[in-house]
Amino acid sequence: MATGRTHRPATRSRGIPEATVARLPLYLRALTALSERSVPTVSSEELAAAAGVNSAKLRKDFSYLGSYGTRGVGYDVEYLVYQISRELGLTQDWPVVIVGIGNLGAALANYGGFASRGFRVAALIDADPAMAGKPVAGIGVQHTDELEHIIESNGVSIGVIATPAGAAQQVCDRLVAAGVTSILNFAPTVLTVPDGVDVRKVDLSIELQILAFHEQRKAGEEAGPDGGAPVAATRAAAAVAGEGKGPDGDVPAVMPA
Amino acid sequence: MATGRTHRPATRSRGIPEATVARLPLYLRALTALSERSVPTVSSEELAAAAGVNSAKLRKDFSYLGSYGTRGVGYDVEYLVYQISRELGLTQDWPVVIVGIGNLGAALANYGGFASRGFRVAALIDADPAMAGKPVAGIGVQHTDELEHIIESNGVSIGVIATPAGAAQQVCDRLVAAGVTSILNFAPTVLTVPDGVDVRKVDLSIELQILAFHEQRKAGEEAGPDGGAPVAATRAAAAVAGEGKGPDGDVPAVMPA
DNA sequence: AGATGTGAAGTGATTCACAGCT
DNA sequence: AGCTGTGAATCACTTCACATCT
Repeated sequence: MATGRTHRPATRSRGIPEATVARLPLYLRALTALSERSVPTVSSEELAAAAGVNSAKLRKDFSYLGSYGTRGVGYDVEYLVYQISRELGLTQDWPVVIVGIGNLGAALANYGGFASRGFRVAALIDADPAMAGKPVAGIGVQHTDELEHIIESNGVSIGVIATPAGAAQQVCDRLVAAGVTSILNFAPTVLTVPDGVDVRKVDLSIELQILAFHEQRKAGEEAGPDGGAPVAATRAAAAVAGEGKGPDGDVPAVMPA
Repeated sequence: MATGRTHRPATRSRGIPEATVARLPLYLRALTALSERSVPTVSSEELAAAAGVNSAKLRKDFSYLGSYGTRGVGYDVEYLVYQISRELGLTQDWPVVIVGIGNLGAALANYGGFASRGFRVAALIDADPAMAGKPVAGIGVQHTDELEHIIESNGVSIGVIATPAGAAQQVCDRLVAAGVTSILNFAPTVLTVPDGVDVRKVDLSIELQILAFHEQRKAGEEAGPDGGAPVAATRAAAAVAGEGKGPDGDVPAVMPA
């Protein structure tokens, strides 16, 4: 789930399980909410409920970070916020570039959660010359030609790809060549990257398909053990699953004014 | 990662592992691409490469669906597309509603991958009366007042929440009350739902934070085993992790009593 | 020969349950 | 008395390796 080709051998002594890392942001968010309400301490039980996990898991997760709690009392909210932030690397701020300023790219640029969590949108990049100079989320869009220059002069190591699928690998290659080592990919394609580069993928249609699977199963259960196979046209299925006929793939390239 | 409160005991005989279900859409996409190029058959090795997994895993995954391959030959592309589509429930089309037509909601509405994969956007819903009637992606936005009516008259069972965090739980409750049993949540909040309702979450800032963690570790390894602890201001950390003071800041209060 | 399908072994994550600290 | 921190047990997923079939 995590990356395309990572093979982190977990040789490092500081081996925090991947599953734990994936939950730290969840805890951080819950803790931040408590912090804003000036709650001084919290028990594993309470925090777990707020984060949507069970308390044993939470305690085990925290045990990988160290012993930051107080027995009989709980965890100091502020201290824990700091420790998790540090662990996640959020005490520095990360410049990110977003490539592909269509609907989705614009949504990402406007997403408030970035700025407030240690990330800074260093640049918005799009291949369409007509987009160049247009302000999106208060930042002028730059042309793809500038990509390498932007990456290097800003020391960007994290890139977000929100281009159509057909352009994604090419953009990815350029990002990596320019020095980016972590990529968040919204395009519905498998990206190939060299060792040492992390890729995480977010795919809207995959999430929906997983929901559909469970939804179908619910319906099937009502009707009895045999899910009442919808026989239907074998041929239809290929069409159902088919990509749009668009020039290249899914993600819409343009954005309305 | 899957759901908020699912507890599917996998009692059903047809127990396909969750991890396998999560990969089926990946295989389906790769197969669809092959199908469009009129490739008749594919080996586990080839398909695995196209989907970005290893071949043993793929074969094991397929073994849960049945024996759809031919030894010595491989898998029939069209047939497999059909089988996976059916397994995922994509041979019927699912009406979905999208609630919250901001940047992200609009991006989702325009996302071509829905229509082509068994999903149909039945309605776009927003709380802002000024949005009502405006066409987004060719569909007129409807006001939240219509929510229950829309759900019921269209038989919608899948809802997408793209509202600000503060509104998400309330929207979720209404969706569920009206009959929605699967929710894809883009708001950065933990949703509480009754048993039998599935929730999947997509959270942009969480994905970035996970990348930041790995990115930091890469940087740390160059510099030596001890990541050079940045002592710094303990106070600063709370700010770093804190929500922006924006109009409707992300994280709402903790659990209601 | 060449590929699938699958028991068995291995690895990783979750849950249990309780010892140990405050 | 209460809550953390953690070994041990359990469960889930992955990988191996090879018997089996075309």
